Amino acid sequence: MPTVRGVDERKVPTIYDVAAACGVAPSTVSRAFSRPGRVNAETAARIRQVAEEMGYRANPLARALPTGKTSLLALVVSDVTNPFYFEIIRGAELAATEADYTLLVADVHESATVERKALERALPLVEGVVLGTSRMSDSAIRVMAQQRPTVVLNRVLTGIPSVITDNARGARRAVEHLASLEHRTIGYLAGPEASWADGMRWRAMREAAEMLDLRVQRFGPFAPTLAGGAEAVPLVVASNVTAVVAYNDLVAIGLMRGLAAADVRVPRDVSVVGFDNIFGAEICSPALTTVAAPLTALGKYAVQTLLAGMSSRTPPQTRPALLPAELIIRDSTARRARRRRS
Amino acid sequence: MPTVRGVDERKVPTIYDVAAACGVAPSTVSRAFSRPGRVNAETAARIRQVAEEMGYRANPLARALPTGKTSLLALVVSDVTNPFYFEIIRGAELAATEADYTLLVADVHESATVERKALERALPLVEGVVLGTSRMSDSAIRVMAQQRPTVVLNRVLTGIPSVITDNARGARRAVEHLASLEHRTIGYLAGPEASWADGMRWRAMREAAEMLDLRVQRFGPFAPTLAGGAEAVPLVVASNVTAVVAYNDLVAIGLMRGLAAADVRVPRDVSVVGFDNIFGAEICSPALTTVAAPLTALGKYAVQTLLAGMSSRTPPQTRPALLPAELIIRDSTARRARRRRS
DNA sequence: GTGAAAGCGCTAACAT
DNA sequence: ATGTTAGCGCTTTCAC
Repeated sequence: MPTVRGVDERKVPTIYDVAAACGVAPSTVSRAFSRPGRVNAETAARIRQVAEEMGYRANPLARALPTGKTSLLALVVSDVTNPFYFEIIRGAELAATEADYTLLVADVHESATVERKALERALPLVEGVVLGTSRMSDSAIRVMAQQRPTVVLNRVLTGIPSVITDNARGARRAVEHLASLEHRTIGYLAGPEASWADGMRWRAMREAAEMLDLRVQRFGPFAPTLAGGAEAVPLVVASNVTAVVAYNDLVAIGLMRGLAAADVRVPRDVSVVGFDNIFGAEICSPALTTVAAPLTALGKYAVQTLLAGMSSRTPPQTRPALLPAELIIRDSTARRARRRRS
Repeated sequence: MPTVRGVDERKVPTIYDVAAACGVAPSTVSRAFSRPGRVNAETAARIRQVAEEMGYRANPLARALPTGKTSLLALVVSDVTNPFYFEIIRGAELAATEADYTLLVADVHESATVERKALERALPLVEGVVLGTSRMSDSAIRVMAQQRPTVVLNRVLTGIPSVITDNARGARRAVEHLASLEHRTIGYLAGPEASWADGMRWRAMREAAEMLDLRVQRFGPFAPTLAGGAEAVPLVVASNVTAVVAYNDLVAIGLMRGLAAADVRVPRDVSVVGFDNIFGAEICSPALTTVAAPLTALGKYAVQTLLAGMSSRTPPQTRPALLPAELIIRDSTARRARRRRS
């Protein structure tokens, strides 16, 4: 009788099959792969050869059970749909693959609850995790960090390795740029209260403004989305700022679109600068001046840091790694002009 | 002596610990969770209670080893960095989570080799895979489909379940729209040769054009990127088309930017329509008219189809699922005007 | 309804 | 250098 199932379920060869075919013990086969030094060179070669012919592949599950080595890393992002993460994921993936790890990307939809659930699900599977813009509390992060090696992105947490963008410097550059264009009073569109980066950006801006003798005004908080930026329109219009720095590019773009709809011209009437340089900052109109985050590098470096911490016996370096931001000047900023209205 | 390791490695309780604490056999604990019906209601309740108190969580690895149930699904995408996938990933993630599965996203950088490697790595771990815009050959896909339940996205493969966008209908709509704006000769910017969708779109366009008595001209192939669209600029300018349909939004946006640089106005001089309606189609300038793919639904439905095929004993439905596309009219298309040059 | 025991495929002592 | 044995934590017959 032919097999009942539609598809032939060819049995995957195990280490026992290879051992039998070679006339050696299973443990020898295992050694031939994991500890080639400790086995006769010829037997090892023969084993590999036979294994190859049989199409043997070690079952990663079976290997992971006794050793704990799953070769899996988790990257949790607050929202996969946010262009901010695209390059970060790519970078993380690159670094993981390079080290023979597979990356598990978990999307938590901006929810601390979902984040906790996803983590609970993924944690036993992975050897380490990088938290991208986590919405969890510091203490919750610390708790999970003692279950698995952890590195956090875009946030500083004493005792936990982290990699962040040097947004303070970026914010200063943005303010200097605006000052050089003769803007005297600039607005800041704040992001979510819980955002660590938001605090950094605002503080740096205020300090820079003070040094340059500018006035700054804070609006918000707004959701870190296009809609959030749109919401800011009436406030900006009603104020007397001639330039605004937004929490991120999405907010900046949302603002620009809303401004256009309200017949306020960018950069003629008001200059706009964003943060991050996501995909979209270049194609929007006018092209957005922005403080570019080293997205790919961020992802890559985060998993490299994680991997390093995992392999070393000593507690990992916990001083945050600061990656440089760069101000990219495009078309949304220009020399200050007379305001259209009082 | 305190523990040597910096972090307390609190041992995770196993089924044995719970069993001991309850005074029952390990198998009973197992049953209490997996087959609650077959165990005394009271004991079951007590076991769950104790397990809860001890913070017991079944080790997914250990569970997967004898059963093969890893609760992992793979989604392989040709390029995570492509906005086309954002919503697809989100949809797939949603459907997976809903069914208590975790999604493994693999990025293959537009390379068949990397794709094969990634698959080889992930396959033994997952219970099923959805292939998003695979770059592998049909036969390679068939081979892997007999190792694990598979569904393909944006491609039709007899014998393999697939879910695709009804781009033929979308392409027709686009042509009709252009015809209604009095365009008589329209161009098509082709995507990669290996793209199944490209063939569909081009064919449907040609047929629609014939019915409406329009002339169509094919340019390319181009890379499915902004750069690819930019490349097309001289060809389009040199031709006598008054409207162009691009393989996808990225190409369309690239084209529009190039056109702007060449001082050709969209839509005054030439109308442009894209495919997919990715993030960016709305924020670019002018906002892009495009054949919107049901991105989130695509991802969601693919996973649901996969899951359905996995659980049913009967061979899965292999007639491709056709999800509707919708023409979204924005600012990049307008009534035909006199060409600027002969 | 519950317990005992075998086994998933691999690794890691421990022997030889 | 190689074979033997005992698990890793869970599921699943098979008895009772």
